[in-house]
Amino acid sequence: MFAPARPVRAYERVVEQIEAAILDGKLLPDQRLPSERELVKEFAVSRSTLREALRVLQSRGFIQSRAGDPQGAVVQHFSTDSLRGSMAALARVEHLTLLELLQFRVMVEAWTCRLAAAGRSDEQLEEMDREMAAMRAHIGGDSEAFAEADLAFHAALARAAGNKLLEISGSVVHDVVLTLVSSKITASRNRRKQMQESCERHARVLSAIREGDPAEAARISYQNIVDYYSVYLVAADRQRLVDMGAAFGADPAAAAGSVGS
Amino acid sequence: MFAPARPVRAYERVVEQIEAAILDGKLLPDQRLPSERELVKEFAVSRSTLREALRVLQSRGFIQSRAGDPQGAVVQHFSTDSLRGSMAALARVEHLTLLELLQFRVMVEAWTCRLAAAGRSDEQLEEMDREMAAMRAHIGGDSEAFAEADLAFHAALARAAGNKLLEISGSVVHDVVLTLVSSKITASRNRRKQMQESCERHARVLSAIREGDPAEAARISYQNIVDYYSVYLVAADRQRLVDMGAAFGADPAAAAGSVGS
DNA sequence: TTGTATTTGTTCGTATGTATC
DNA sequence: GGATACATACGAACAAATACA
Repeated sequence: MFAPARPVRAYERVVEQIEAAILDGKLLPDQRLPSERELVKEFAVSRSTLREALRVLQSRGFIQSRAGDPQGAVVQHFSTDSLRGSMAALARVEHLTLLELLQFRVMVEAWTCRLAAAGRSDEQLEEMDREMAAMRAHIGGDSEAFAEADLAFHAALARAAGNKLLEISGSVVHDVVLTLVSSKITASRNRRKQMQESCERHARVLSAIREGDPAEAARISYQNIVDYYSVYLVAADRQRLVDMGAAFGADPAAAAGSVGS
Repeated sequence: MFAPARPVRAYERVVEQIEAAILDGKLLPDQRLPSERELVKEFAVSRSTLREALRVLQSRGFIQSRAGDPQGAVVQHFSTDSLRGSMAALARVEHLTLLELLQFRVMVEAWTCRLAAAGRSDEQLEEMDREMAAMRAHIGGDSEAFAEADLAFHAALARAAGNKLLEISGSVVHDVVLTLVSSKITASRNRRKQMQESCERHARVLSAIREGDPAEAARISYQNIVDYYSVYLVAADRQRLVDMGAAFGADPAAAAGSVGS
């Protein structure tokens, strides 16, 4: 009959109200909040309490405040940063293995390719072509710029798939995998060759998408990940990644062979 | 040559240090932090600044503090709450459609079933049997208890798949879908029949897993989601969900037919 | 370019309710 | 129940940063 009456912290009620306003669209991105001193009056709390609330909102990515800004804090556009942070923490604390991350990435990218192959528009195809060309232009150049172009291509591909959740989760796990692997890379020998191979693979995926062949697009994207990352896996984990290929009709022998090369 | 000299907020350095200590395992779950007043001396900041830092850490799920506790804040076990929060915010702010969520869920659950069918141990099989029995025991009873048993089964299944990332993302998106759909459910007619059907479907998935048939397990889990949720989709979106079935060798006619029933 | 006013960042002191012994 | 140490909350003050005249 009665609800629990545990004390609700003052700062928490402030957070709830502002968060709800943003989530409900009553406060839009780039809009400004009133100054701290005005909010103090409005919420009838002390400045310290209000500031604790603003800090929490800031850490969740809802607002951003700068020292000395005569206007108040800025309502932020939605960002996946906090999602990335949570996921990165998950990877560290729960000790996610590289295999687990790669399995997830194979799953997401294969489905992204499938959906893109089935439903891409001509404009989206052109956009992917442009990003592909941009990647080619960076072959042999700065590896950071190449990685950026690679990311842009993946983003275009994800948009063509028409699923924002897929797009975001793909980019998040992409990041986490890279940070995990980058610590293991001693020296990237044959950078130029690697870039060329990467472009070639992306081109094959794009070709399958252009021809509207979901199964083939998924298979190639899977194969790309296996070829690129399986060297970082121990034998048992590598086998489990190769086993995923059955779902794509991949040739197990070819997968195993490419690892040895 | 020179690094940017933008001011780093005091509270941020406190957050970084404590967060790093937890992430590195120097501070373990259930351990206590020193009291605020001691931390004030250690970090050489004021009480307010320190409290802002603690609030941020609390909102990220790293610590939990209680008023009057003679000991300090408690380091929390890793929780997916902040991940859930970020994802729920994503669903609201980015206006994720039910189709997008269901596509994601189909993908995750199908792969979970695949991996479980390929790699489950006998103990894991027994555990899933137990959860299955628990679900059956709740047929016709409290629908909340049934939903809990359902969740427990999915968790056991995810553990059998051996991928924590799959397990967590599956449960998160499961939650988000339910909150999105629950607002549309006016009255759950035929609750008993729904529960029985749900059990039957779960049993078929479990059977395929027991027999080590990944493709069949994935196909059934896909079909279950289509049958259960497609009534909430508009025709165009429903078709796109049905189109996913091609990846599982599902019969398009059967999928379309079950919607009309 | 240089002040000046305003705002946020930070500190300190104090009062109050709470959990543990 | 009382004593003690704690987190919570408030308010005033100063320092640093920003925007604008």
